[in-house]
Amino acid sequence: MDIKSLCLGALSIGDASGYEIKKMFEEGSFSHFYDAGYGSIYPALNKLLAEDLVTCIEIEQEGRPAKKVYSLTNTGLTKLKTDLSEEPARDKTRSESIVMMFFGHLLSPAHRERVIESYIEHFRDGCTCIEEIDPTNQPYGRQFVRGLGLAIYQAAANYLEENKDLLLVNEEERDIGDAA
Amino acid sequence: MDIKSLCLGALSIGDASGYEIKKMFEEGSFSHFYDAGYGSIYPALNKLLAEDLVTCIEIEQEGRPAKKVYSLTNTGLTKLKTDLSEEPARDKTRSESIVMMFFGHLLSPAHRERVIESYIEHFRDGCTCIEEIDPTNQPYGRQFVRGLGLAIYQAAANYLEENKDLLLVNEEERDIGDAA
DNA sequence: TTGATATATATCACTTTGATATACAGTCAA
DNA sequence: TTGACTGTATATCAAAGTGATATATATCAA
Repeated sequence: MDIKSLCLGALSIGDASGYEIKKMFEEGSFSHFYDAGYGSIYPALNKLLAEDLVTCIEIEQEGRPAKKVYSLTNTGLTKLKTDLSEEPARDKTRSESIVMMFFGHLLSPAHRERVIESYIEHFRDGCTCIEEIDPTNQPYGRQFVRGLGLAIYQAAANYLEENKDLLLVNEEERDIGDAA
Repeated sequence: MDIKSLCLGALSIGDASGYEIKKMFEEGSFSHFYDAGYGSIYPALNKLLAEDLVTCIEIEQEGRPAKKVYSLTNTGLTKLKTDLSEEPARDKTRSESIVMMFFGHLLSPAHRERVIESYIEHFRDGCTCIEEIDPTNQPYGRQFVRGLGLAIYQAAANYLEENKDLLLVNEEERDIGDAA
């Protein structure tokens, strides 16, 4: 599964431009479990167009640049279903915040605190963002994924909030505490 | 922060070969929050060597191929601390399993079940793997990250286990259930 | 003895990232 | 009223990273 498949997925929800697909990745439905930038979306859409998996109509707008709205073809929908039927690759995660916390002893206490506080905020914002999605009348898969995202983000935020003192107290103070 | 920084981090724990660093990413300390393959690790180590951030000794072994063991230099440790002091980029996640569940209505019930069951297994295995890490005598950052990983994986596994029926029952059956 | 698994390094085509460029319209403050 | 910033919209590209493959040696099991 590559960005082309994800674009097909996005278009299965409704016709959209590259810009709108990008917004789905950064704010909307996909934002919590997949990433993609313009640099991969636009070339993907061009390839899909060349393969007749999508069609494209250029739409003029008042006071805004014209946009190219893409639609899924029947072949495109079939291709999407095929892609979704393969074995999923294992999750890939890349968290610089966790790397920094992992090597917390090499950081200044100030930076350690900045990292953990903004990471808590990241998960809290994520929760808010997911909660704003109205699950009613959505396919069960989307409701299910919404709940999973919420469960993970809440667990992360709670763990961080409840245990941050462990990371923020510096090693010397802790040793004194242990000795006492 | 790139793979070079991550290699410096790995070497700050102890001297290691490229092969051993890879294992840290797929089994060990880093496995749950960062990914890297040979195709990025070996070139990274060569670049680090050229920049004098690491040194390398080739070690012959009985019954095994010779290995190149890398060690952090003082400059390398300084560079690591600098890299860790930058603002962390936001998390990048890529979960094909979640994509498939999201588009569950386009999948066969059999595939839907396969995806969700193997995803539960993935998180349960992850928990087991993390639990096997002995947190005693480790820097607080590592203990903290171990706990965070466990909290997230348990939350995910529990949510999936408790709600999987929502996804597995097919739409028709559900409608009948709703009507009854 | 054939195949599988594990150790170990290396390469490379392809994909993706992240930054940048271009362009137009609205907003908001100095 | 000018300049800065934000938002919409498409596009490109060097650099980084992925994932598959190649090579070599040793062990263990069928």
